[in-house]
Amino acid sequence: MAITLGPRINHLLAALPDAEWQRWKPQLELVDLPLGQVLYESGSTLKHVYFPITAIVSLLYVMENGASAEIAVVGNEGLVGIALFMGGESTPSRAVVQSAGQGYRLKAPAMKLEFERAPVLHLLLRYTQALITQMAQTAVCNRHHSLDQQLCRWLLLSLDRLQGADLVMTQELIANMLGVRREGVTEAAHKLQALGLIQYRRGHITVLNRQGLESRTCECYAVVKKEYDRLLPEKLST
Amino acid sequence: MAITLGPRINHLLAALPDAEWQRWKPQLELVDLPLGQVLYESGSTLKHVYFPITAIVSLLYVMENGASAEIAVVGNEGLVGIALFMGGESTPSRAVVQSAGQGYRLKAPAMKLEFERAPVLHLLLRYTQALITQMAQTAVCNRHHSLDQQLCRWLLLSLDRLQGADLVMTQELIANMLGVRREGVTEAAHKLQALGLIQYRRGHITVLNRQGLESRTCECYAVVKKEYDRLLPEKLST
DNA sequence: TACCATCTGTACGGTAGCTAACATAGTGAC
DNA sequence: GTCACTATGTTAGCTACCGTACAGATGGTA
Repeated sequence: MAITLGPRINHLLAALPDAEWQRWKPQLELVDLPLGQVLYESGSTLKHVYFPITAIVSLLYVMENGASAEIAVVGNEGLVGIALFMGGESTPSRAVVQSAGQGYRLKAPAMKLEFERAPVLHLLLRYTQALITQMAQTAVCNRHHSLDQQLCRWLLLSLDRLQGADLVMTQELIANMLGVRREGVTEAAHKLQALGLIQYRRGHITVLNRQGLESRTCECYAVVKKEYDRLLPEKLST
Repeated sequence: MAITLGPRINHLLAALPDAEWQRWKPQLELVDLPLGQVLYESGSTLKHVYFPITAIVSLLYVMENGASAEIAVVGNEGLVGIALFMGGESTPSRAVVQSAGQGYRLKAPAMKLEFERAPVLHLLLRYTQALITQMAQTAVCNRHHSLDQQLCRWLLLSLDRLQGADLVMTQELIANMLGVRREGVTEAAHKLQALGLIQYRRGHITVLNRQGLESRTCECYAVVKKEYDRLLPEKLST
């Protein structure tokens, strides 16, 4: 019951009723998730579900020509691999570790079995709905908002899934996530730094003024955040 | 068992095991869905789930400034109102009838009850996964593809959910869905007409050459279509 | 049959982000 | 300390789409 990994335990796991948790515990494997690791590939059958603890994982679509776009981001509030219990076994997207850390994983058959047993079910579906909101909002944001705004949104989403205010992240990688040119990110980041909202150096970004980012981003960030809070409140009842 | 509405019955309903169908039947209400009708509003608690038969429904996000963007489109292959069984009760998006027609609807409490009883569950979740794919691909498409390509994709998605090749649809409405200016749609449609792929007149669009549209659109259309076919094949086993 | 609301066509300047090409500056390995 | 590599900075021209404004066409209704 007492989880020996500090405060950053995965929220979904933390919300399991005690009986469930006891059953899951021996099946959960704690793994390191280094930057860039691919947890599943587009179209491949999922072998595990991942419950990030300190890691952040991006769901990414990679186009035929190699260009990419992030569809959603998952931290310790969620899980990677909904296709396993949604029934599809695979998705046309890829899951990549965006920020190194640790996570638990559970083998696919075990996950399916647990899902059949039901009590967890509602929680997982509510999480899935939150994830859907994030995807929908990504679509809207891609259509209507400026790179500046999107960078703020992206930083805030990442920040929410980290302990500190320091991201280990190159501008090139951010560009891949946002689906824009690296130069565009350089320029946008430059502006934010000039405003004193962030500070960066080769491969690191530190958020200095969270409020500032929030006031500079589009409504999309708040919509998603609010929906996560609504669907997955701190006090979770399964 | 024999459904008295021609061949365009809703696929999800059609896939119900006979026992389920017998139980659902008396609770299903056949309703007309006129163009522009709002099935649910952003944030409002859903009163019904809709199973389109001949109608097409768009899931739309409307921004604070009134601009909008379509997130996904639902025809007789699916259902409107997944939030009901996903557990959220509402979503930050709006559902609007994009093409008039008919559909069945089921009261929210009845839907929830049926979902609890389980056998249908897997089918609905698989459908939800297909819908998720559509949303994700919309995000990608909004980022990377030209208005021309997106118009082709949109026409094809609509065509797949209609019996004929004739859409009753103004360019203004299409612009709202795609989240672009009406003038942009005029121009793109003009090009397609010049190429002999479509023909339009005030409020109507007829697709003349489906193949042509397919070869002109981006990969997004095929990705979504393939995923729907994979997750919800004609021969459905619940 | 004439009218008027609505839908479609066109044009023009503005701009965000793209392609492409190259310069500079950290950083780790040797 | 040097080198090679990777990350960031900067520039210039280009294009798709936007904002705005208005003209012409269509079709339902009176």
